[in-house]
Amino acid sequence: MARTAGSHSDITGPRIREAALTLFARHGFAAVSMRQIAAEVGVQAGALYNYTPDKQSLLFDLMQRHMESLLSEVARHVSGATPAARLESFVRFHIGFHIGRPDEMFIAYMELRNLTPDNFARIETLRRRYEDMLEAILQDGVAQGAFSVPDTKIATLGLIAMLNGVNTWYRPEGRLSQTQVEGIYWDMARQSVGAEQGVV
Amino acid sequence: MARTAGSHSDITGPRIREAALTLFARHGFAAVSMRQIAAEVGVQAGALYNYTPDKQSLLFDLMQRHMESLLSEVARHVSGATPAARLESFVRFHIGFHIGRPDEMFIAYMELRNLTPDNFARIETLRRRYEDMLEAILQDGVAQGAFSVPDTKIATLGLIAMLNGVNTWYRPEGRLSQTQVEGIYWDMARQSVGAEQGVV
DNA sequence: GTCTATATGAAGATAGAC
DNA sequence: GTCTATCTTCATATAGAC
Repeated sequence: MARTAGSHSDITGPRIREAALTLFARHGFAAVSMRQIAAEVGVQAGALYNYTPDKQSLLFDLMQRHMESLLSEVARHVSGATPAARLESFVRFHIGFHIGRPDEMFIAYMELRNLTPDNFARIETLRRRYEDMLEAILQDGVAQGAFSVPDTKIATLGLIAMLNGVNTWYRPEGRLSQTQVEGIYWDMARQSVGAEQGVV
Repeated sequence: MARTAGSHSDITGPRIREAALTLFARHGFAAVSMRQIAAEVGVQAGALYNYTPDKQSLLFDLMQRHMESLLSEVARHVSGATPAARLESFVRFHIGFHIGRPDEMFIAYMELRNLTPDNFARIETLRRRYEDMLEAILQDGVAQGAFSVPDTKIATLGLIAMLNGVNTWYRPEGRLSQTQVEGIYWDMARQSVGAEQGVV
């Protein structure tokens, strides 16, 4: 069945999200206009409003999809018999996931202040769920005497901040492969929580 | 000698920087208008242009002052007979410096993409000088067998990212004093580079 | 040094034709 | 579903009076 000429609802929606993602990451939410997004997609600005009620919803949609994806993936990838094994799989997952989504990650951290209070609260809830997963691993390790961590809450935030830093410098064509990067960060993470080498 | 009424060049300049700093940190450079800054200072928008040629220069000025201040302070505060001692003083300095300047720090990291290419290059040069100071400490420690670091460049970036994370959660009225926070991060940093406890 | 007024352009969002 | 045209507001920056 032929579509009406100029009608592309099945692909325009994703293309709008892709264009907004790239532009928001590069220039910042506030600095990007709906006209720029439309130009990138190849439609007129007015057409965007068939897909999003406003610019704010476009940002929230991107961030929510990212966080939901992060939460569903982490549940599938993080496992292990010991706290150290679970921490290693968490570190490797976190780096791999974010290396593959630099724009999403950049937005998720940089554009929080451009969310309305309601939307901000919803994203924060999702982020908190993710952090709690890491803190639970650290708490297990401390309880079992496998980790030496002065404060599991701060260690959680410190570890995530350290791991997130990878996206400020990692480039696929650089001197290190993703696996090498994962290994280096796992070494640092393992040492930072005082876990013995080789007990994994 | 009485000044002309309405003439306040000696205080308006700093007040413009203060207002811009606060507003840029809270809402982002692109989302803040010159009118908002002027209103915060208590003048009309046109008056701002007696102090800055344009909005871009205002941002660059804030970032450059911050980085110059960071570099002059770190040289005065970081010292020690051993790499571990120097690393500890670096960690404590970095946290103390940034805890006291949350807005400056936020802007220095979040608004890099809103600098013109020329201004960006100048700020990056300053940032690089700071990172090199930390890397030199790590290299010394590795050379002396005091640290276990798989890659000093990545460890430098990882440590700074971890330390910067403190500004995402620290509040002066929170459960931990600044000295406690410094101690916790120093524990994590020390362990992450594989330095033995007590050799400082 | 600050004001008022303004030039000039672009922003988000909507209406109605096709 | 997309277009063109437009409403309304706001932006940066400048000119010239005081």
